[in-house]
Amino acid sequence: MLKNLVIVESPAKAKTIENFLGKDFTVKSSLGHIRDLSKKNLGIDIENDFKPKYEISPDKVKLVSELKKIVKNTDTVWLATDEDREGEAISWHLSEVLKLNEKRTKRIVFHEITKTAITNAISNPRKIDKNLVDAQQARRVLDRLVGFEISPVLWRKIKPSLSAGRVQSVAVRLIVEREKEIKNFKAVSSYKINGIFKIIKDNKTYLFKAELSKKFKEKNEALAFLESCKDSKFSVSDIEVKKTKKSPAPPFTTSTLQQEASRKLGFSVARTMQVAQKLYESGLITYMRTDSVNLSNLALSTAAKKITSAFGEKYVKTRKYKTKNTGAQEAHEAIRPSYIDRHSVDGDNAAKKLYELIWKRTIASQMANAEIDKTVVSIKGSNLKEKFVAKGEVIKFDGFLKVYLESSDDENTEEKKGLLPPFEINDIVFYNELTATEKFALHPPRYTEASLVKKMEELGIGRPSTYAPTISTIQKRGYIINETRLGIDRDYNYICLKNNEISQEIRKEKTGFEKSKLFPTDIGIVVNDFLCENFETILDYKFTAKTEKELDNIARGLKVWNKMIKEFYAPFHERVQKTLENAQRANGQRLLGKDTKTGKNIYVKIGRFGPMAQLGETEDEEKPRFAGLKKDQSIESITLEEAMELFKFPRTIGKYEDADLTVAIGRFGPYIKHKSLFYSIKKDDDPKLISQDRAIEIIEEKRKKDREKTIKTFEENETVKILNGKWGPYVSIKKKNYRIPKNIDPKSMSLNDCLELAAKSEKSKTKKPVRTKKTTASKKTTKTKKSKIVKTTRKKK
DNA sequence: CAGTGAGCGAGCTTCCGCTTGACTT
Repeated sequence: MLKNLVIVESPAKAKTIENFLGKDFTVKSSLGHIRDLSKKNLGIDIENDFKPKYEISPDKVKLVSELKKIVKNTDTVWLATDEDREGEAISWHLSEVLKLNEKRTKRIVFHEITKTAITNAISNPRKIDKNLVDAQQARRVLDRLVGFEISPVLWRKIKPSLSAGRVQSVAVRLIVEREKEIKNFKAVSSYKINGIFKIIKDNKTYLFKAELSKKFKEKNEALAFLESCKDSKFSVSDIEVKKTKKSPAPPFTTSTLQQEASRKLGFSVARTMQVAQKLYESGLITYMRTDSVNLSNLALSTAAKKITSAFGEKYVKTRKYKTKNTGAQEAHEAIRPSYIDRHSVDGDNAAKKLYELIWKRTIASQMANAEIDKTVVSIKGSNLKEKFVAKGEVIKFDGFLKVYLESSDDENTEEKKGLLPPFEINDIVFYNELTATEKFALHPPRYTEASLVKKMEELGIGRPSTYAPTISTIQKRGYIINETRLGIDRDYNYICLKNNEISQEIRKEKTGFEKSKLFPTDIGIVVNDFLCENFETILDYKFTAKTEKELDNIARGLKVWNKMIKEFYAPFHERVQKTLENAQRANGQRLLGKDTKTGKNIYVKIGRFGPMAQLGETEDEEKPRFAGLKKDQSIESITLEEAMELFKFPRTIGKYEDADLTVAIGRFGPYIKHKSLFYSIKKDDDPKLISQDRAIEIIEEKRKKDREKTIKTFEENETVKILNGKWGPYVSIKKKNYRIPKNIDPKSMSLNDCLELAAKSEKSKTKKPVRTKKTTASKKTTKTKKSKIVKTTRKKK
């Protein structure tokens, strides 16, 4: 008989805790949620007060039965899942599924993995907070209703397999709207006046930079200003010295770690999480999915000691941070090194760099403010109304700057300010060179993955565990794309006054260069516009925040969860119905103009398989021709000429082995078709110009590669092949592939061996037949629903 | 991956949050 079983969420946590608790305690982990709403249909019984239909998640079946066995022979079960809405729900699901006896079950919580925190938790057990669990159920049910009712609307009205949800749709909206802002942005220019001045002090000459406090809108004004500088006498009119302080940034949360790793190390958010997960599993850092900036007392005192020994006592300033984010649930600590004295770790480069970043940020957060003297010196000119301003900075005490400074998202970071010469009021100065540079205003910046996460966190949408997956989902659906785009050259005016002479020139600068930024796709734009028009409340940036308030009320026992859902669902479901009945098919269609050859209209729009061009009318007897857009083309920007090019395919370019050679552009780019086989055209070949000879070359190349790939074929049965692939040799039969075990030599295999291998691996895959029964039953209901919808839409037409 | 753009039409797609491996043929 086991005395105590403790269940936590994460296996890495389980290991650590087991060490703290000693022999009488066994610690297991649930690996997150063990149950979820049924995937079939909605998984919610709407008629029956929205009763959720829970099922053990397929990947947890084994784990649950194992836990059941252990529980049978255990005195006391301690539910030690995280102290937040989801954690409370996991404990409740565990107690339901494992049929835990209330008297022998205790709920405990801790926010940090330290021995004191855990022993403290053990001596202060409580019961499961059913109100908090209900808040989670409401959250879960609402998300399912939103996702599973709106997505099918998109399948009908736009394109199959699309998706919508409380979080992802708002994330897409942010990107689409930012792109619209940028499109409407007019880059007005103004003239900025910079000067290099000279001062002679104690027989020493100093040069310094200063900038005019005013910008000029027109070139003429800038010219006139420089003209008036010619005979001006310059002198120091004002000196201002300010003592300022700079504080360190708080310790990392998931969101800020993703941002800094992106800015300082160039990691994608997914990469950051992968590397952090490894560090966590090796026990090097605390939990990496957190919204808390809190550090344990143990961490605070270790940090203070470390800073004292490394830099001295005056560099220590112990700080307790509090999160400003209202949506935070703070079940964990901030992300910090497990052992703060440990400056660096072994492992790959990425792990080392990320660990160092976390170490520095944690240490810096416990260090003294930096003290900086800022000097502002004004320079007046005898003929001038406006003054030049020179700025300087002197770091009096570096404090936390000794280890770490947070980066900024702003791309045009301020120039580094240095030391200024020893000025006194009324000192005479001379200009060396004065310039007027035409500067174009910058459009609002496009989001990077990390800055999108920052924005999502501000809006309270998504959680630390979902930021990275959400970004990958909206890319997988084809709503947005992460791209680097090269800029173009732009001319700007440059005027220079030197040696009393004004010269003008036109210079070039790069504009529009975007490195790893998020752009909406055509489909993303069409889906977003459709959702904003028809589901305004869900797409509202405040929707999640409003929902959170209601969930809070449920958690505090002020509201019953399914009542809240009912109030939401009635108008929502009506909206879904109305949209299905009334909304037009959305395809983002744009008329480009008339085809010069046929005189027919050319349109671009979203088709079943993505953006396409259409030549002719759908209503015409002679059906229109279609052509998919190329990858770098978009409905928004494609021109009539570019669209006409697309209809030049497929074209026959010659013959080879008595069969036609045709060139066409397909879903995966341009290709050559020959004897019903396909050969991709290489990037540097132009499909419009490609010759017969080159096409034959490509075909032969591909044939050679295929030969090299083939290990063995059988004359008796040509569908069976033994091939060499990325992961080693495998058997290919029609379209199915089967791996060859390592102990078998592929060359020695007979046809029979291959067929046997295939039969064996087919057998081992038998997991799904249980499901088919139920799905056939559910098919009927969905079918009738669909046919109803079809009828209503047809009536409207 | 597969080179399409529909209506005789099967059956499927989809949400958000918690957690890790397993394993690609």
